[in-house]
Amino acid sequence: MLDHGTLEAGHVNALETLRHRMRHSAAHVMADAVLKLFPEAKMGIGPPTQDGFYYDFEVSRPFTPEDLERIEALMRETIAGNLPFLREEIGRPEAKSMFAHQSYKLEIMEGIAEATTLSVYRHGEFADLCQGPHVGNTGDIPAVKLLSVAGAYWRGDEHRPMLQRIYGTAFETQQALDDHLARLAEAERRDHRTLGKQLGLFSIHDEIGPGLIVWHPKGGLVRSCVEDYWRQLHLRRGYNLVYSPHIGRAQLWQTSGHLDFYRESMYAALEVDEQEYFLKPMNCPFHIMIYRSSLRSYRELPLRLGELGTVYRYERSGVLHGLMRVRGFTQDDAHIFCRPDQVLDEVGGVLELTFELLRTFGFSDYSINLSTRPEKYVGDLAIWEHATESLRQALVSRGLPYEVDEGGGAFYGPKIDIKIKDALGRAWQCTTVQFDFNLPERFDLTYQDASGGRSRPYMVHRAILGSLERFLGVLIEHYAGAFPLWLAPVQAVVIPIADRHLEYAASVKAKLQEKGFRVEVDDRGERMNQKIRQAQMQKVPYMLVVGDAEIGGGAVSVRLREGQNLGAMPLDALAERMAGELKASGA
RNA sequence: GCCCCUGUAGCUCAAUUGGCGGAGCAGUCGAUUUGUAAUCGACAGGUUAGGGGUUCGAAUCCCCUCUGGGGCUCCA
Repeated sequence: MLDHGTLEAGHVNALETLRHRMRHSAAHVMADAVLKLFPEAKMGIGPPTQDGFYYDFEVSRPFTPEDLERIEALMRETIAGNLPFLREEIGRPEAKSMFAHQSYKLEIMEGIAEATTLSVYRHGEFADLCQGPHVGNTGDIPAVKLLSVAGAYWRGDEHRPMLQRIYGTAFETQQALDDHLARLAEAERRDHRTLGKQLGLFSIHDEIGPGLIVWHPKGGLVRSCVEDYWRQLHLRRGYNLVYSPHIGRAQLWQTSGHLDFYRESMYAALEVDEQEYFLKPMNCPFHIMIYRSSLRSYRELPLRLGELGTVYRYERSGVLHGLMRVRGFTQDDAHIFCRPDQVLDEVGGVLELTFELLRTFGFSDYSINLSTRPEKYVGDLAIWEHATESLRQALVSRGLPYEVDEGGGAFYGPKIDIKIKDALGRAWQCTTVQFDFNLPERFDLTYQDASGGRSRPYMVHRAILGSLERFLGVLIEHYAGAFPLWLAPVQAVVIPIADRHLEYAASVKAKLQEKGFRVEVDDRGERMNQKIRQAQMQKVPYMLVVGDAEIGGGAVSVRLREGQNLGAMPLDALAERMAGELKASGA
């Protein structure tokens, strides 16, 4: 098992290395083509990426789709020419004169230590400052395609010039490229924004404002199923469910530090009775007030306060994206207040809760990040150490693989982030478990310890789904809109064949509804085929055809959205089957 | 916020490049009563995102604002 895994990893790495080189080389070939067509272009950087490559250029006008075609055509010529990639080490003075007109390259050189030998890679007439490595010849880029153009700041800094970035991808075979393009098309087909419209789940309106979601009855149903499950799971895991308001006084946000450090993400103050109030960007201060509402004993810790809390954050207009990035969203938030000796168990409990929940939704692919203390931080070193070790141990003791992001923690504490991958392998950050050494200090949180003294509790901030909006966006794409039975807004559609079957159809609906199922009757004056098509497109799990044959035996003819026709079965048998399916889902 | 692209009926898209804004689906009405992915017909549906400008004439060209999209930066 282990050997097999290692072997596989080896293959994967070899392929990744090959693609990495090939794409890096493709970026050079592209830059070559761009310089031929736009001799004045200044080159930025052109690295390979996860799925392809890009190269940034400063040009007098942005690239058009037609430019991309011309560039791609020139690239094909270069590739057909099968020119060798040649590495050459050069001295600094030479390099400086070689790239005298390439100011960005000169800037890159300045960033490279004097002791480092500079190298350039050439193919044909083209040369680029580059460490390599590359493929042997331009012909070793079997399949390449340019995809898009976008603006990108030089060095990612919004105060520096904006360059024009061309994205492309390259693969070892045309087939692999086609497969990749097919994956992109599949991703588009599953886009939650498209499915949200088609399935009537949610919408966003000019009249309401960007980044603000309204959930329609069907989307609302899915969401409430998720919420109901979330609540019962949290109650089962010893959480207390609380509610808090959407606004709070300026003083609260002053104490929490949000007004000093988070203001650019907060909306302008509201004036109420000559007092300033702010719309909440986070739930923590409210939960803290609940903690502070009484003197806490070490005996009542850990105290876990959970809330589906809706927060509002100002997000720059360019970053909004469907349900994934919005301005008003509901966090499945909780704050755990505990003693030092409870930290490890609490973190472990959060992880177990997380994986139980992710399993229920069918996510088995995820990546975990442990982020440690940054340069600037608050709190004692010893406490940071303890907290970070607890996070690490909780992961290790469960055999969970993780990557360490050294110094990637927040200034107020270390954290674990979990990104879940959807059916197409795209990663979305949802879960976050963060220690907070700042707020307990600011709000002077204490508990009476066993020795009669006052101690400061640890505070852990955690969200499992992250935000309901984002999570539902991920879910929609994960299931491609075909929700499992327990989440399906309409679990069954009864399809009467002719008007004379309407009465029986209504009784089928009533009986199933009686048992708690969500059922509709398609009573339009349409043909059965049309009704089936409609239910099929709405991704309804069960289609129940009723006609003369069924009425006699108190039966329904069952068709699944996967296409199988199960034939006639007694209504009770169907109800049993559906109930069994619900039970098996674990929700 | 920045760069580029975009906005036409509820939805998906046309409109010969400046010359009377159409179609399919959805909707309403009528006919049909059908056995596992689209029955037929009629009707209705629009200040072409909003505002300004050029022109005899603007969906089309120009300017401003707003939305949406692909990125950059940032993030649940």
